[in-house]
Amino acid sequence: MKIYNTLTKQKDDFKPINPPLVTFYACGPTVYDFFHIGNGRTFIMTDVVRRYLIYKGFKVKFAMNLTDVDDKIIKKANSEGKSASDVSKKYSDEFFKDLEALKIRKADFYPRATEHIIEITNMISKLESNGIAYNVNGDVFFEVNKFDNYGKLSGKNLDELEIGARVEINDSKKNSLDFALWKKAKEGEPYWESPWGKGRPGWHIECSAMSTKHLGETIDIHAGGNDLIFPHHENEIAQSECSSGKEFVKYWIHFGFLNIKEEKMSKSLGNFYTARDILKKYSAEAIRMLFCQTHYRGPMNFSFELLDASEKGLAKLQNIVDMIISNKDSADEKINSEFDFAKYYRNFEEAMDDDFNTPQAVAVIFDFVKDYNKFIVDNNNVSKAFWQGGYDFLYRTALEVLGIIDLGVNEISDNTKLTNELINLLLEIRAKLKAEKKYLLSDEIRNRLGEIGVSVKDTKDGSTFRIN
RNA sequence: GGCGCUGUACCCAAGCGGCUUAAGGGGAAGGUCUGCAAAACCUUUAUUCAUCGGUUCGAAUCCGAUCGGCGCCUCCA
Repeated sequence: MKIYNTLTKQKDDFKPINPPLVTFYACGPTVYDFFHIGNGRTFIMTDVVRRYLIYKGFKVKFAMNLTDVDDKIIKKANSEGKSASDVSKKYSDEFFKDLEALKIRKADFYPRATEHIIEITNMISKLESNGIAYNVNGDVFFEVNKFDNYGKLSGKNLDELEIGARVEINDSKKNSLDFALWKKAKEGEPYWESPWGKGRPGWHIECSAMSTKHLGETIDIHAGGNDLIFPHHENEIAQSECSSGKEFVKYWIHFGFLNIKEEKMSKSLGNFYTARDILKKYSAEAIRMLFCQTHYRGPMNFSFELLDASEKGLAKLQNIVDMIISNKDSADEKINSEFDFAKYYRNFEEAMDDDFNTPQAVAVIFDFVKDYNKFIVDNNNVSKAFWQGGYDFLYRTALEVLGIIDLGVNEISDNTKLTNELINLLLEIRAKLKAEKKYLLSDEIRNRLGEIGVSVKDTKDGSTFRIN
C-alpha cells in the first residue's frame, strides 16, 4: 500500500511503526462558526482514509483536535457579547452534528486546546530550557533559526522566506518568522496562568502537545488541508522535534481545496456554502460520492450541477442495493452462481492501495454493478449465495469504506422490521391484484405508498421497495 | 520573488512509459424488455490527451519551451 507523503514528495510504501497499530492525527476545526463544504471535503476524505486502513486490518487510533481558543473565537465572542467558551461550546456541538450528518465516523479522541494547557505549557518550558524558545514580556516565541530542518515539509528555506516576507513586522521577535508559542493575554481576553504570566497557547503548539499526549512522540499519519502545510505543519514539526528529539510524523497527507468558480472556497472570500445548507438538499452519500470521484490531493470544483450528477449516479447503486435486500433472504438455493466476486475486491483494493485512488475505486464499484446486473439479466434464477455475495461486496466497499450507499435503510430497528412486514404484506396483496389484472387498484397502492415516502418498483422477480 | 499544483470528450474525472488506437459517473441519441411507472440490458457519443519541439523500438504518460488556470508564502481544510 502506497501513500503520497508530502515530506518526501512521493508515494511511499506504508509501513506503520507498530503494526497493526496505526496512529493517526488530523487537524480539526477552529470552532467559531459552522464549517463549509470545503472543510467538509477534508473531513470526509480523512474519514475515507481511516476507514480504508481499518478495512486493511489496521487498528487505527485516530485523534482530531478542536481549536477552542484563538483570535477568531475571541473576536466572535466580543461581537456577540458572549464568552469565548460559550462560542466554542456552541460551535463544537454544531461541528459534531454536521459530522454525524455527513456520516463521518467518530474519532477515538477529540482533544481540545483548553483541556491541555498543562501539556502545552510543559512543552513550551521544555523548548525554553532547550534554548529554542524565548520569552519577551510574557509572549513566548519559537526561534526558527535554531531548528536546522525548518522548511523540510514545505520545501521552503529560511533565507528566501525572509526576503519575500509578507509576514507582519514585530520588533519583539528575533526573526520575523519566529512564531508564538504562548500569547500574553490582553485586557478582556481569556487567559490561563503560566510560567510566563497570564496568557493562552499559540495556534501551532496545541497540535504538537495533544498529538504527543494521545498518540505518542512519533506518529504514523498526520493529515490536514493543503493550506496547513505552511506554516502550521511546518511549525508543528519544529516544536515537536525540538522537544522530543524524535521524528514527529512518518507520513504527511494533505488534501486539495474545493474550488468554486475556479477560486478557493473560503470564509474570507465569502464564496462558501455551509455543509448543513448543502445537507438540506442533498444526501450525505451524494456529497461523499462527489468527493470520492476526484482524487483527494487535487483541487476540485464544486457546483450543484455536479452534486445532481452524483445523486443520479448514486441511484444506480441504490437500485441494485434495494434489489439485493429484497431478494437475499428469499431466493432459492438451486442454481449455483459463478460470479467472480474476488475480481472486484482485488480491483477495489488495487485502486485504494495506490494512494487512496477513490475515483478508481468508485469506477470498480460501478463496473461491479453493471456486471452484476447483467448476470441477473442473463441468468433466470440466481442463488442465494449470489445475492449474499453482492450484499457483502457492496457492504464492505461502498458502505464501510467509502460511505456512498445506504445499505441498512430497510432493516434497522424492530420498528422498521414491523414497517417492512406491513409493506411486504401490501405488496403481496398487490401482486395478487396484478395477477388478476386489477391494475387500477394495484397502481393506487403503488401511488399511495409513494405519497407516504415508499417507492415501489416492479421487477420480473417481484416488487422491491425503498423507504425514502 | 520563492515553493507547489494543474490543463484528458458536451460536463466531471481516472490513467503518469507498452495490458489503454484512454476507465468510471453525468448528459445526449437509438434499441430490447414491459399492463403502466421505474429499473435493467444492448448500441453510439476523444485515432485523441493545451501548443510546439525532443528522448525512446514505443509517450496522454519522460525532458525542454510556450500559452492558460489555481494555491501557499498572513488567519484558512
